[in-house]
Amino acid sequence: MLVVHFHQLAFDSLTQMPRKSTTPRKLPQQDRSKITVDAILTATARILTQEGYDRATTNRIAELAGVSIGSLYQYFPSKEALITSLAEHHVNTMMAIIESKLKDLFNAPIEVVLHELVEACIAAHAVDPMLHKVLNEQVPRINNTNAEAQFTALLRAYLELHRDQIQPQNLDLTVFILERAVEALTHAAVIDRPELLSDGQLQQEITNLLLSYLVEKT
Amino acid sequence: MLVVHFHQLAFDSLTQMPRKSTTPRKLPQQDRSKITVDAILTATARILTQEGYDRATTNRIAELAGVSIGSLYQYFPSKEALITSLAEHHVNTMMAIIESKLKDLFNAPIEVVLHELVEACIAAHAVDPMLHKVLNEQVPRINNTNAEAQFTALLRAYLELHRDQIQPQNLDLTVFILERAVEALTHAAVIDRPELLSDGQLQQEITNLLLSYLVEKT
DNA sequence: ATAAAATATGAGTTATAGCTCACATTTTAC
DNA sequence: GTAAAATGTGAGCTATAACTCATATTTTAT
Repeated sequence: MLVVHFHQLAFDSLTQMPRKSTTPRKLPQQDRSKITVDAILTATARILTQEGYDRATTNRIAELAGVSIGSLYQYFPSKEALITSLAEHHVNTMMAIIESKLKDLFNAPIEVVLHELVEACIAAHAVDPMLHKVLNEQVPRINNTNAEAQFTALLRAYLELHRDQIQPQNLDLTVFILERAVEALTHAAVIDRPELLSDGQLQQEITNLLLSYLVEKT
Repeated sequence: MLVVHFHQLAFDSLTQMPRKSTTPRKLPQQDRSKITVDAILTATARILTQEGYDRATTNRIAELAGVSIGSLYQYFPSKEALITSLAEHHVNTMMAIIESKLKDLFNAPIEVVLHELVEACIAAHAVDPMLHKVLNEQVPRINNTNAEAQFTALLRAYLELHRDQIQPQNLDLTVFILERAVEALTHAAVIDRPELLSDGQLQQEITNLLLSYLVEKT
């Protein structure tokens, strides 16, 4: 079951004008309203993945959720707020998977950490590939989540701890490359070449890529 | 000056229904109409980059192009066709840069090819980073261009020729990883961390990443 | 029991963007 | 010169999707 997640005011990257509020009009208090909010988010995800972004009108979403359009706007001040809320929930779900898989590996050797990182990233992308695809294609990039920034910091700390065992010394660049490469390759595979993920081949290959870059080979 | 580029009928990935035609209503024949078409495409790019996707209405585009809305629809059957045309032109421009930089390196050593590949990719992304960003965020992924498929084949042929000098043996996977990694890292840098590209550091680092993966180190 | 608060409803308002079309102007062909 | 073809025009049509609001129902608190 989805859990609601509300976020803060943001600024449009082009106009620098504040976006219209994405905070909810009303916080659901009783159980029935929580069910309503959940039904709306679930319906949104379902329509996005099965009918496409163009069909995801607020009226259609309310219809599939089995609630009135008025109810939708009681909890989401705008369509953008609704989509953003769903997107954040999805990102948080993915990040939770990754963090739970890596949280106890701070003292593990590099080979293990990279192996787990790649595995975790692939697992995270398997949560709802179609939703992931649609959100990535249609939703203006979400400001780096807290969870993501936290993870970046954690990875950096790990690299600092193992600095003497890794080849590249500009950790800023290294973190950038590791994170982006594993994300992009996993993402591309999930979207365009899912067959590459069925056996473990691509996973192994991505791991090799990162490992050979990171560790010094005599 | 932009050069018009028309493309074929495609199918929507979700609904499997044929998309509305994206071929032009009329092919421009006289010089003045070619100027019109060019003005429309230029205005589109300008509005997308400077005012944002939401402001890129067909009426606004026609206004900035200095032509009537009727003229716009004389050459582009739909807004989608216009945007797609612009996107294709942009992709082709980028691919042309990459191909021209790599075309004579078929017999060059791997280190050189990778170095040039990364350099070319960064150069291609420098053509119009803001347009590139907007198109990537807002335009449903364009079907792999001919140019892109051709390039993939070329890269694969090169790897086959140098098979004995590279570590990974599944060339299908290797091509996938090389192409996607260099594209994704360059793209991410251009969009989110342009400062990383000012000196050659990131370029060198990406090259190292690919090189250490590809070539066997004693 | 009942008042107040929370939640639900959906017909209707509003805005706007894509697009048409009847007509005007310019160019080309002969 | 003139007919036909190419090109240009822009007021306005149409569709639709986001969102409102007056009203109804349900739940909670006392």
